[in-house]
Amino acid sequence: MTNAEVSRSLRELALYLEMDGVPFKPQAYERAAYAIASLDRPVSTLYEEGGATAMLGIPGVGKGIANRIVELVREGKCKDLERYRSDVPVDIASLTELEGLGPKRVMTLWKKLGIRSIGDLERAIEQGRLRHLPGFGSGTESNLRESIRAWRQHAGRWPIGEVLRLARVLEQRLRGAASVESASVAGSLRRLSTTVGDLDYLVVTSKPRSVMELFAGMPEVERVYAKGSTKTMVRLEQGIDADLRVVPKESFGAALQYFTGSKAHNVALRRIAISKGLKLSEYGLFRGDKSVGGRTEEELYRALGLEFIPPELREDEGEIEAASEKRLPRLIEPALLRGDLQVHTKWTDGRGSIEDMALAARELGLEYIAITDHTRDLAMTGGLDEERLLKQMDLIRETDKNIKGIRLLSGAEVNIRRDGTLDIEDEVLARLDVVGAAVHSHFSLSREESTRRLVRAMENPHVDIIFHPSARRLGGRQPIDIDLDAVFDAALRTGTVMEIDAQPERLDLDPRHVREAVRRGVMMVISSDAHDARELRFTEEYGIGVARRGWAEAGHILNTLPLHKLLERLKDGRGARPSPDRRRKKRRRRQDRERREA
DNA sequence: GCCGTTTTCGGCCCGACTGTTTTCAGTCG
Repeated sequence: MTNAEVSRSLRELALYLEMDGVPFKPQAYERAAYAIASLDRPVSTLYEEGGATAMLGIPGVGKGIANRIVELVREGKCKDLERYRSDVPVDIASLTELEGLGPKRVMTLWKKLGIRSIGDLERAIEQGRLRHLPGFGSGTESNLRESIRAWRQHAGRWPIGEVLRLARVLEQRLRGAASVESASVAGSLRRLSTTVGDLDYLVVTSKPRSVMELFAGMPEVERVYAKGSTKTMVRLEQGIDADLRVVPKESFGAALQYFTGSKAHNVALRRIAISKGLKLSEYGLFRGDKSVGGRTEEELYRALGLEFIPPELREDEGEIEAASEKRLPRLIEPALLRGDLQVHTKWTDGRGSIEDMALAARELGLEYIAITDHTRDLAMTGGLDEERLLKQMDLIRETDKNIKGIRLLSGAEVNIRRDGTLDIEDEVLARLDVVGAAVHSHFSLSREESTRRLVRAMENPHVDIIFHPSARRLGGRQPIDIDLDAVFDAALRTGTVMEIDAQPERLDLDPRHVREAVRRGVMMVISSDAHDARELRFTEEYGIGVARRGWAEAGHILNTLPLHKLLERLKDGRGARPSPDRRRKKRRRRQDRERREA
């Protein structure tokens, strides 16, 4: 069983327990399910290596749940879950995905009407059978009808790239409204999560009614679910839901913190509050009835004895411990990026000329960019062969001379073939300033094959960077299956850099992998993969967020360096040989070591 | 069922909204 399957089973158990009205266990199972889903390694491997004891190392897993996991891994099923499924044979996981339907009502629907699936529910609603059930009514019936429609249209979450700009537009509109004192987007969007479930807004205002009217009446609003004095919920035309809350001025920080989440982070903060004899809610931090913080987030974290934790880190994955020990990372900032090492032009599938891209990059304040068009194998894009690549290199040099204020590097996005070889001759690669290599085909090779393929490409002495290492497309293509450990080993051994590709449908490396790279000391770059001038902004809009969620500091990201330093750190060309100075130092260190050992 | 710098027992995050019923359960975030 994969981690996802184990996690799903535990989550299903949690739902059944909740349906039964069992106290506390559901949250315990939920927490364990979450922990399993976020594991880096297969839980089956952990079990093979360390048996049931190894399960206890997973946060939220104790003896009871460890046994369930072992059962799932060994048998592919577990007795408790099977029993629940035969007692109450309903698709509880899907049904509870519907807005307005939880485990208790699922139980009622099953008992009274024999409803087992969303399809059953839909038929019962059409026949008008729900409105006669205890606790249900015609209002509930029509709400559930709408929920099913929405669920069918968009099950799941949105890639951040599909909603970020819309979210910012609404935020600006709220900020600009006459009676609004402050306004902010919160939720997973503020944490710059890779995917977003809905949009959450908070405002401080003296005229709640009029702000609610404004929000519910926006042209983007398709439907109003609820409109109260403190909360309004709407669905936007695009299909995503948006919530607006009005909060008291003195609670804005506490509310912003609370609604930014994540849930796990909030739960952990509340525990800390309790341990200090305080009570934390979205209204503030209280000792008895007295507020001791909540006007701003900074004040709130300080009152809890913590450094301010940037939203991107709020996942309860070590940030709270780090904040209490004053060792949070100094996260990278957009202004620190000096260059962009993946830029496309009209020479292949881009829409701007070399000059267009250079001027736009200079406008953004960048000091250098590398032109990295596709190569031969990507015939679809008009991929360049050796001859055209050399020709382009000449033009890049010439353009570089003519445009002041930005340096142009010659490069390429070379294709990695199925066997790990490249589609451009080494002699030509050697003449480029920057060589990126990337996977564009054969996405479903075995883990061994995919890993070997990437490692072989990294072993090429001319390959500086692996572009979009997992080749995933959010909401589309799954990542290729690689042994990340082995790939990072190879990166360290060969001095190959990993890219954080900021195209919103890629975001690749994933933040989780960035964090691992940071831990291992693997160097990265953040690039836009821009195909026209406007896309150069992707690095600051999305790429920085990915890096920050991965705990990256400027020192982990090579394109924060000035050009000459950057080139020193790349594999060949001007960076291939350590400078004489570095060689001397290295020799001295070796001699010191030998003397000590002698 | 999990967890421990007050605890190996006794806690476990907290409040708003809806629909329904008329004082509250269920759901959500």
